[in-house]
Amino acid sequence: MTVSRVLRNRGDVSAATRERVLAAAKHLGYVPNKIAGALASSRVNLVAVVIPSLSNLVFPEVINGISSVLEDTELQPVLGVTHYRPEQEEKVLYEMLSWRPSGVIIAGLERSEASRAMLRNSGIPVVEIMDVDGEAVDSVVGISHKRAGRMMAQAIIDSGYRRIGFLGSKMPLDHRARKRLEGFTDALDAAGMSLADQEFYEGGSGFGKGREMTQAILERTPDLDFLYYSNDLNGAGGMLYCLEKGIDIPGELGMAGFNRIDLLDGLPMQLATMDSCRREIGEAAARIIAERAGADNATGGEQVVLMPTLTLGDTLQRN
Amino acid sequence: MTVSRVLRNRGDVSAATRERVLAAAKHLGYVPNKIAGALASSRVNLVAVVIPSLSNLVFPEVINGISSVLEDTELQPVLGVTHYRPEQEEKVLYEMLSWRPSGVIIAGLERSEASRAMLRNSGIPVVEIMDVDGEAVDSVVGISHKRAGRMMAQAIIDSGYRRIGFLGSKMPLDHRARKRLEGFTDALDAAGMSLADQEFYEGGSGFGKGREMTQAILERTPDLDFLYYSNDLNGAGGMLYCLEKGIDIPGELGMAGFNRIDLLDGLPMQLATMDSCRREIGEAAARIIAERAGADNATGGEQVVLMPTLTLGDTLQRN
DNA sequence: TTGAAAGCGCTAACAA
DNA sequence: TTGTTAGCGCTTTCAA
Repeated sequence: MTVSRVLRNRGDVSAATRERVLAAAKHLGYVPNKIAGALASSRVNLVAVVIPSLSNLVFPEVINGISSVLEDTELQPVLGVTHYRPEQEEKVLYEMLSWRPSGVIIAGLERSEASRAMLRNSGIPVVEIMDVDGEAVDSVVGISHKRAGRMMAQAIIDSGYRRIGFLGSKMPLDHRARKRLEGFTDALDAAGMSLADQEFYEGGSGFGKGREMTQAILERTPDLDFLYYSNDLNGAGGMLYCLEKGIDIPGELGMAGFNRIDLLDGLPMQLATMDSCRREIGEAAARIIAERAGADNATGGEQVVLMPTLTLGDTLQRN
Repeated sequence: MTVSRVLRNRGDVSAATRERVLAAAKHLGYVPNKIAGALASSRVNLVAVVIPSLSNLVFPEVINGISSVLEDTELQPVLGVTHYRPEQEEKVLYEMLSWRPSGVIIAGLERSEASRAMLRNSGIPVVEIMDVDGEAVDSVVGISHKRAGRMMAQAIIDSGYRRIGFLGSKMPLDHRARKRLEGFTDALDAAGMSLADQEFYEGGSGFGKGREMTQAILERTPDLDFLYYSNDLNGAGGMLYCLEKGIDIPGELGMAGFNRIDLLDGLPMQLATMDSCRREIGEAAARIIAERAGADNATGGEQVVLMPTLTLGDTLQRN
């Protein structure tokens, strides 16, 4: 009836009636029931956001990007966390899709066939984010982690380092870290080189973890001249360790991380790193959903490949 | 009809029919429509989570706690971000309540009368988190920031420091930071002391910011013997700055922060700090919602006051 | 154990 | 410009 029209400011309603309705609504403390509205209109202003973890600094930043864009729209993010487990992803996705959201933003490209089928059949915009090395269901926004690994390897080689060690997490399901390492070793291969040593860890990253790993790898292989960390936080810990040991950085030993964590600016030296464009990824993904939710032409299949920028900092510039 | 019974495994259904329905559902790739279900049953498995920011490390940790508890239930968090703006909070709350969620978890106790009214009238469990110094609408889980400020002041005084400077953000709407400062100065007052200097900043915190502020306050008031930071990240930056300047910590100058950021473990010295129990707060809040969502007895009004623990670290132990 | 029927509170289409 | 009506896809109640 008219009330509905007023509250959605749609259609033609006289100013007088409008006022009367608004007054009554306020007076009664009326809050519309979106469930009924959504059922009737089959429009839901929710966007499903599915990510592997909240412990890793990276994902809050992506969400930040998403939510900053969605704030200017009618849309609202709903969060699902998978803990890097494909079965959990399936479950979360099923739950979320049963709300018939306006779109799905989901991290990564690797998932079970069941999850992929759900996404395909959902009939709503799907944006897979963070990674572009693989087959997307619909749209995709991210960086190429393989390329990021290759770029870093090239920069290291170009600086004249030869005995390179890798320090990363052993999570087999973190496909992006795996791809970076692949790209990295590919580039070493191409230059006729290979990794001199590797060190893996479990659990969360941090300065402490970086210190331990660095100590371990340097004791095992003292002649390394470069350490490539899968993660800035660990890299920074390693850097602090080496500085204390009086190791000459970047002359004797160079180092680099990944992710360009802003809060690290202000450490004694700036760690070489590569920006993973997290905020931009979130923003671009949200923008795709927002646009497609407005106009209901079924475009789809957008591809946004962002270019990570390399920061040499103070720890990668030997020659 | 029967299908509905099978899919919710309710009521008595023969095994044979059950099988038949399940098979058909799988075959058709059927995903139930929760909107219709929610409308019919007036039960919604969503929990509204309203926080001021995602940039501050603290909130992802709270969400982590919430989501870890909700994972074992039917419930799912929906996120709303207010950017510390009361009007934005009102808007977000209105949006969320119109989905008739199973509960609301919302940061802080200070809010507009309109927001408070919405929460009161919503008829669902409301848990206000992080802070306990004030009047709650329903349940509350958090720490006393006033008390935290007092405790820290006492520890500093007991260690023999006398010329104390405070370094904090100038956000007038961060009530918790304000309360900590109040508690802090109250305790100084009680000891016949007062702050020797203060330095405020805007924007995000980080090592760089901590360095700048520390330099500024020490140049203005060189005889300070203690720096109290509203935030560990800034404190750590200040510590790095002082270490480089060759200042003797904690002899010549003591320092302390707030929040106990884990990833900082591994810095050259451990900053004195106080745990804000973020994860526990998230968990406890989610547990309250989960319990009340199950049993629909309207208990309510729970109060969970957690005790922050003081870590002296290496920067607060003069005598 | 199963089926039938009446809503849940809105929106959308149409009529007045 | 306003009122009326028929669903949206489930759950719930009641009858078979």
